[in-house]
Amino acid sequence: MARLPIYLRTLFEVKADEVSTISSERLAELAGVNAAKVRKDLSYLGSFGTRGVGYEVDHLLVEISRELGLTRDWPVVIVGVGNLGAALANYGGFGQRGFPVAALVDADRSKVGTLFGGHKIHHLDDLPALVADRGITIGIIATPAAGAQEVADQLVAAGVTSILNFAPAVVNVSEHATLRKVDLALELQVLSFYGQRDLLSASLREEPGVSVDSETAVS
Amino acid sequence: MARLPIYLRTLFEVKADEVSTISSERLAELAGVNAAKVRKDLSYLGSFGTRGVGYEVDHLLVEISRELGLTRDWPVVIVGVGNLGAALANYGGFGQRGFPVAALVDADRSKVGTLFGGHKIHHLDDLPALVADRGITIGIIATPAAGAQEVADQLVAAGVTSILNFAPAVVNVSEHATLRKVDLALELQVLSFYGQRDLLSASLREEPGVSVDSETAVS
DNA sequence: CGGACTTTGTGAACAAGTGAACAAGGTCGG
DNA sequence: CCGACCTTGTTCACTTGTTCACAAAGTCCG
Repeated sequence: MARLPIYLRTLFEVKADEVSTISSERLAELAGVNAAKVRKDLSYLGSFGTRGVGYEVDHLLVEISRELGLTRDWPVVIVGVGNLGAALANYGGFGQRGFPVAALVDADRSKVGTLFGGHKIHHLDDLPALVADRGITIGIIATPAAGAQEVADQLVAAGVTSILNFAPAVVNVSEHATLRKVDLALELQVLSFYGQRDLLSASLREEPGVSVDSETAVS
Repeated sequence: MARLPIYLRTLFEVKADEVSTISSERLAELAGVNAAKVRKDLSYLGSFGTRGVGYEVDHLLVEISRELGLTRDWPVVIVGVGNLGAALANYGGFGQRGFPVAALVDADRSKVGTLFGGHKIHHLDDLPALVADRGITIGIIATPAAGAQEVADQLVAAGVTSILNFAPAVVNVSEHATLRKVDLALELQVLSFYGQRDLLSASLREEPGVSVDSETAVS
C-alpha cells in the first residue's frame, strides 16, 4: 500500500510524456520495484489491465487516486512554528499535492498573531475551533520532543484523525487515529551505520591482518 | 537495525532521570516496541545484559553508539538551497546529533556566494573539492525532483557514500553507496488513505444500506 | 481467420521478521 | 549458603511480504 503513491508519481511522469499505456515491467523499472510486486499491488485494486497490452495510464491514475483518497483536498494544521514548522509551512510542496496548510498553531503566545507565509499563527488552545471550522483532518507535529505527546492528544481531542510526527519522540495515539513519523536524525544515524560499516570493510581490505569479530563486520 | 536509534534516544532520556539500569520490558515500553524484539536486537550486539537485573544504561549507550558509528561526527553537505534545503540548513537538530552541516551547495549561480545560516553557498561544481577538503561522507538532496538523479551521481562521484534524498523522485545509486529517502508528500498520501478509509467506514455505520464493494471497504 | 507473441493475474515456494514461551543464569533476602 | 525470584538469551511456530513461474487472456500480423 505504501507503494501506491510512488506508482502515482511515476504515472504522472509518464503521462507527461504522452504515454497512454504502460506494462507492469516498465512501471516497475521506473518505480524501482519488482514487476510481480507491481502486478500484485494493482490487482488488489481490481483488475483493469488488459493482457497483452498493459495498463491504461489515465485509468490507473484515477483508480489509485481514488484508493488513496486524493480526489479531494485534505487541509492540514501545522503545530509548532519553530525552525522545522516554519520550514514546512513555507515549503510549497504540500499545497501542490492536495494538502493545503489550513492553519498554523503554536504554544508560545509571543508568536500568536504574527503572520507567517500568509498564515496567522494561532494559539494551541484554539485547535478545536480551527479543526472544526476549516475541516482539518490531518495534523503535523513540529514541536520539540517534550511536547509531542501532549500535542498529539490535543489534536486527537480536537477531531484530527491523522497525524504526521516530526518530533524525535515516541508518541502513542488511540486506535481511532493514525500516526506516522518522520525522524530526520534517525535517518542520518542509519546512514552513519552504513558509512561506518563501509569504512570498516575498506580498512579490512587494506590490512587483512587486523582482527575483527567477523559477525560484526558482516552485517 | 533501524530500531537502534530509537533505543539510543530512549536511553538518553532515561539516563537524564538518573536511571542506571533498565530491563528489556521497560525499554520496550518506552520505545514503543515488543520486549522480545528489544532483547533480540540487543543480543545481536553481543550479550551484556545481566540476567535478573537488566541492562546497564551507560554500557548500552556506548555499545549502540559504537555500532551506529556515532563515536565521531559525520559532516554533511546539503545540495539545493531552496525552501526545503534552507529549512534543513537552519534546523539545528542535525549538528546537535553529530551531523554538522559542513557545506551548502546549489546549482543556481545567483545564490552562490551568499551566506545562509553561517554558511557560504557554493556551486555544485565545487562538490568534489568540498567533499575531499571537509571529510564529508553524507549528502542530503533537497533539489527539485528533476535534478535529483543527476545530483546523486555527482555526490557519489565526489566521494560521498551515504545519501539522504528528500526529492520526490526515484533515485538509483551504485551498490557502493547507500541511499535512503524521505518523501513528505508520500507520508501525507498514506495518511490520506487511512483518513479516507475511516471516513468511509464511518459513513457505512451510519447508512448500512449503502452498497459498497466489501473488499474495498475492508482493507 | 489462425497462430505467434505479449502481458496480466495468481498460485505456490521462499525469505524475513515477529512474538510467545521457556530454560539458563544471575541476584538477593534470610 | 540456599532457595525464591527475576530477567536475559534463544528456540520455535507463525504471520507477513516477496519473488518465481505459469496458465489464461488478449493483440497483431500475415
